[in-house]
This record gives sequence, structure tokens and C-alpha cells, in this order.
Amino acid sequence: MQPRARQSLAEQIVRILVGRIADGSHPLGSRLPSEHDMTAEFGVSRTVVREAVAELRATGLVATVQGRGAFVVRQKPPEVFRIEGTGGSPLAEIVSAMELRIALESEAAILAASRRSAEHLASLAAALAEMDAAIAAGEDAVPADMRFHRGIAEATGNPHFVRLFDCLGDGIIPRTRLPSFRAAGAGRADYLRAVLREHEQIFHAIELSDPEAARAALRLHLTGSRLRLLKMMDRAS
Amino acid sequence: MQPRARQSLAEQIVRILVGRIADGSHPLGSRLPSEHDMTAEFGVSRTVVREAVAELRATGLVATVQGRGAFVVRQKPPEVFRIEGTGGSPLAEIVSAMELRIALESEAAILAASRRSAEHLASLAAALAEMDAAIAAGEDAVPADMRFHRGIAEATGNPHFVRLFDCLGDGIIPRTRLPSFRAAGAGRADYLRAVLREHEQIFHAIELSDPEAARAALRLHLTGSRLRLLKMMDRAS
DNA sequence: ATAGGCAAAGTTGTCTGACAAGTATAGCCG
DNA sequence: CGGCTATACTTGTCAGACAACTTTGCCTAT
Repeated sequence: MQPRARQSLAEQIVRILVGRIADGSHPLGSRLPSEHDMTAEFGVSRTVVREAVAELRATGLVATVQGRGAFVVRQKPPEVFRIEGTGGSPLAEIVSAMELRIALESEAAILAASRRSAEHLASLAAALAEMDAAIAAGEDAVPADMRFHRGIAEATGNPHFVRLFDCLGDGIIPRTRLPSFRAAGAGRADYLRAVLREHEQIFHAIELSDPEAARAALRLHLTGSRLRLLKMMDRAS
Repeated sequence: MQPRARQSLAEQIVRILVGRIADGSHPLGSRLPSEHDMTAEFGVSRTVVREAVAELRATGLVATVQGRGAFVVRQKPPEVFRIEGTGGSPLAEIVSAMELRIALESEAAILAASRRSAEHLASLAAALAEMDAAIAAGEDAVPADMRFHRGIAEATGNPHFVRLFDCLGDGIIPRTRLPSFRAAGAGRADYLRAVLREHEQIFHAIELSDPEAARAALRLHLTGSRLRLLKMMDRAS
């Protein structure tokens, strides 16, 4: 699939309108010019204008009401937060992502230890069992790992932690991003078993409602994960 | 501006296509049915189909090539992380957002204290001076407050902290979301001066390259902010 | 048999005109 | 002044046509 050589007219109009909304020419709450006026201003057909407005609508900048017009409901497109593909070396990215995880998840562990219910515990225990089974089956156990960490976010009782976790996606699990990990063989199962043991320690601290122990276990886990990964990368080269 | 009572045909088609892309009926890399085929399938005009495709394009799910078709380039819309307007009471939202801030910013303070440069310090000092001036001018000092916190994220040297901070937007400053704060009058300047003093303590800890002091100052600040705001809300009612 | 060229078919991009549906405004009447 | 109606304005949809680009199939030459 080749990149397009030239921008469509609709895309050009979108760009212009996005710029105007951003610079305040069309402030929040204001009505854009009518389709008829925009066809005249931009010298394009109504179809093109409509498609441009459809795109603005899809990005959330504009809402249209039949008979009334297109209104600016947002000044800037929503920012999308991602942690992969942001440039820099893969290792630097993984280290950066790990630091972010340490921030989020150690606090989540504190809150989870204070607020967890029996259901949360059951969910975490199920994720651990799943992880155990996946390791025994020679898999990388990423889905179960994700479920465990999401379970901690859920046990915080704070929806922001859950949603941010979901936003980050599986890129937060470093081994998903290391091609060499998939080929590692024997060292891999050892690595995963160590991860599983650390998960269990986190689980027990949460079970015991001990926030500081939970935080310490989580930090140890994430710091240890990082060191182990670095060692594995050395061994691979 | 009233909500629309009924979805447009284009929006309905978008919904169907988003569902199909998500469930794998139209997998990544595949070509959507032609416009002609979709007009037949959905029983709508080509205009409607084109607008629906324009919306898919704008959300990044699809890319179109003239003469070839519309191709799926992404299976799910990028997740947008937001902390406002997620439902629940305003107070519960603010408390939840504050917990998230405590997680992110206390770790950021640790890293900032370890990694800050003279430029980072200068930038933080400038934000403090700005905040001072804004308080003296009777303003709410939100832009300077944001700059200070962003400066800490920058001093971490970890781009993830900066970008996540930018994603969160000014909703993380609780007083931007309390209408009663704007009317508070005398208590407001006192509140802001206390906030400024705490910012200064954070600044000094970072200046001294003392990670634990920075973390403690940051946590104290955020916890204190919450308590003070609760008090102000009591006084207003 | 294979490669190249050309025409036809297929596909998206744009324009035009018309009608449908909803909203806003202005004017008239009680 | 308030209510009703007609008109003007605005978005939503349909249909047809042409432009521009890509793909496919067929024919011819080597």
C-alpha cells in the first residue's frame, strides 16, 4: 500500500479548519461558517466541505446539528498517549516505560492493599494460576501478566488507574517488545518463574492489607524485571 | 446547543464498520468493500458512504487510495485517556484524579531531584515567580501552576512523564474544576499562597538533589491541597 | 511462452442539482 | 404582546456526471 502523493481537497480543508479552531479564529462554542459559505470561500464543492466537516466531527472538534450548523466543541484534538514508537532506542524506551510503571503501579499497590475486596483477591489469584499454567505450557504468559496488573489497578477502586492501564496496553510488559525474548529458550522459563514468585509476593501483601509491603514488593518486582531483562539481553549478544 | 435526537446515516455506517474492523471481519491490512458495494449493502447514497469513510479516516482506522480502495490500517481507535467527565460526583472525580497525581508526581519528583539540570531549575524558578505575580494580581495562577508541574516532569528526563502530563491537561489542577473556587474571594489568595509555599519547598528539595525530600514535599503538597479544597468547599456551603 | 502495450473495467475524488428535514427569523393578526 | 404562519437558512441525503487513478484482461510482437 503506497502513501498518497497528494492531499485530497477535504484533507486540505480539514487542516485549515483545525488551524483556525486552534488559533481561536473559531472559538469554543462558536458556529463554523455554513457549508454554502465555505464552498464559496474555499472554492470547492459542497461534498468536499461535508467530508471535511465529517472528519472534524470524527476527531471530536465539531458537532453538527441539522438546520443549525457545525459548532466547535473542542479546541484541540484529544491527545493520544502512547508509550511505543516514540523514537529513541528500544532499551531507552523500555527503561522509560518502566519508570512510568514504577510510578503508577507502586501507588496502585498501596491503594489496592487498602481497598481490596475478596473479589479482587480472587481475580488476582486466578491471574496467578493462569500465569503458572502458561509458563508450564511454554508460553510467554503476557495475557495473564496483564490481567494481574490490571487486577491491581481495579483493586485501587479508582477508575483512573484502570483506564490509564488500559491506555498503556501491553507495551508496558517489556518482554512483548523484545524479539530476543521469544527465542531465549531455557532462560525464559526461569525468568518467568521469578516474575511469578514476585507476583505472588505482591499478592500476599495485598491480601494482608499491608500497603507498604505491597509497594515495596511491587517496586522490587519492577526493578528486578528490569535488571533481569538487561542480563538476558547481554547473554543474547 | 441541543444534543441530536437521531444519528445520521453516516454515523450509523461508521458504527457498523468500526464494529467489523474491531471484530476482525475486516482485518488489519484488508480492503473495505468499494463505495459502490457499500451503497448497495447499506441502502444509502454514495455521499453517506463517503462521509462515513471520511470519519473512519479521521479516526485513523482507515486510509484511502484513489483508484484502489479504503484499507484498514488500525483495528481499534486510539484510546484517549481523560480524567474529566468520566461520571461520578465532582468531588469523587477530584479525589480520584488527585490519587493519580500523587502516583505520577511523587515519582517524578524523585527522578527530577536526581536528574535536574540548571536549566530545569531556572524553568521551575520562573514558574514560581509567575505564580507569585498571578496571585498578587488576583488571578487563579493556573497556567503558572501547570508550568511548574510540567517543569518537574521535564526534569525527570523521561518523555513519558511529560507526555502523560500533557495528556492529562489542566483538569489535574483541582481548582479549575470547582466553580465555587472562582467566587471564593479572600480565602482564595490564602489558599494560593499556601500552594506557592509548598511549591517552593518542592523546588528546594529538587535544587538540593534530594529525591526523598522532593517526594515527601510533593506528597505533602498534593495531600494538603486536597484537604484545603475540602475545607473551602465546606465553607462555601 | 513471455513481455509489453492498450483498452476496458473498477475505484476513489469532485462537482452539480434536487429534495428532505430541521431551525431561525420576520411579519401578520388577534 | 403572544401566537401562528410563511419564508429563509442550514444540514442530511440522493442521484448523476465527470475526473483521476489503479487494476485487469486481451492482443500482439518477440
